[in-house]
Amino acid sequence: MKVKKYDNYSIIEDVKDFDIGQTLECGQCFHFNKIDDNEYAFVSFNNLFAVKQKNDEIMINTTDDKKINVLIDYLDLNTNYGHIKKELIKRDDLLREAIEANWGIHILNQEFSETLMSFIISQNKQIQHIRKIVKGLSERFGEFLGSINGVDYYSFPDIDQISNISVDDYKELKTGFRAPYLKDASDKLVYYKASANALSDDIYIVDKKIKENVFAGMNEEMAREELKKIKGVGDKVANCVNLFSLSYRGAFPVDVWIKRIMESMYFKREASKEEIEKFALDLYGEYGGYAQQYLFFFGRENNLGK
DNA sequence: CTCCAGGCCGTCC
DNA sequence: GGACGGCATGGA
Repeated sequence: MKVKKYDNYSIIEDVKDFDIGQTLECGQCFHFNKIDDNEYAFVSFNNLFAVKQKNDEIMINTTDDKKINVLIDYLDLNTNYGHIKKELIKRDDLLREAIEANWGIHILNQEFSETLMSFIISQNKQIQHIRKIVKGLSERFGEFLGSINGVDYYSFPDIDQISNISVDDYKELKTGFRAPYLKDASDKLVYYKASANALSDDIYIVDKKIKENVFAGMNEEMAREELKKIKGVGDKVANCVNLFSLSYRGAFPVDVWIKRIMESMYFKREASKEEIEKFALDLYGEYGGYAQQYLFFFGRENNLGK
């Protein structure tokens, strides 16, 4: 991987096993818009990115090293997915089809507070509606970042902004019964930020500090249990935060889709959530999160088990 | 109209 | 500990 800078854009070259469309559309994040084939606008850590991919080249709308590094981290471009895919197929050849269909998925390294709030919102909701609510939350409480093709983009609110959001505000954003859950998560975020001693104005640095100073001392299970103290966070949401934000790539979130997919591919019968979690841990081990995402997107696109 | 959505909580046994 | 109804809102 190599970065070349031009007047007002840069190109990341030699990108392997990555597809921007598959990565953004596979259901792990909610804050993006498709502009054209292989071309997306999205918000990440207070940055508005426009990204266009052509084969193994990614063109981006900045020459700022800091932003480029945020993007490389966010898109997980330094991880060798060729190795991961080979390892998964070695463990289970049944995954081959799902992996080959979505060969370019990367697991994003998302901001902690956005991941937590987004997946609390996600319960009992369709992805399109989750995206609408995240957009509304950002427009109302985030910060204007710019516009692309006439569409305005706002940052996901930072923790200081989140601390000012009331239960009624959340209800106005059509979050329904999740409103008090989001309020509880807001309070916890303020607490995490304070205990991480994260004083910076830079949302990327604050996020890193929370991950390092609050969660890095925990293992995966401890982090999950800590997250489950938040109202509205159960195993599934906690696993999503672990996988998509806290770098626990072994986390295997079991939702209605994964349940259906695993039952149809492996069990050939109904199976409990716990049974599926144990099965996935035994089979995929520390690669569970990757397997989950290949399966999730593949299953959804092909309406597996429905 | 009914059914379901990247679930979880409170309550019951 | 496991089972079950309820839950706001919107889309199919």
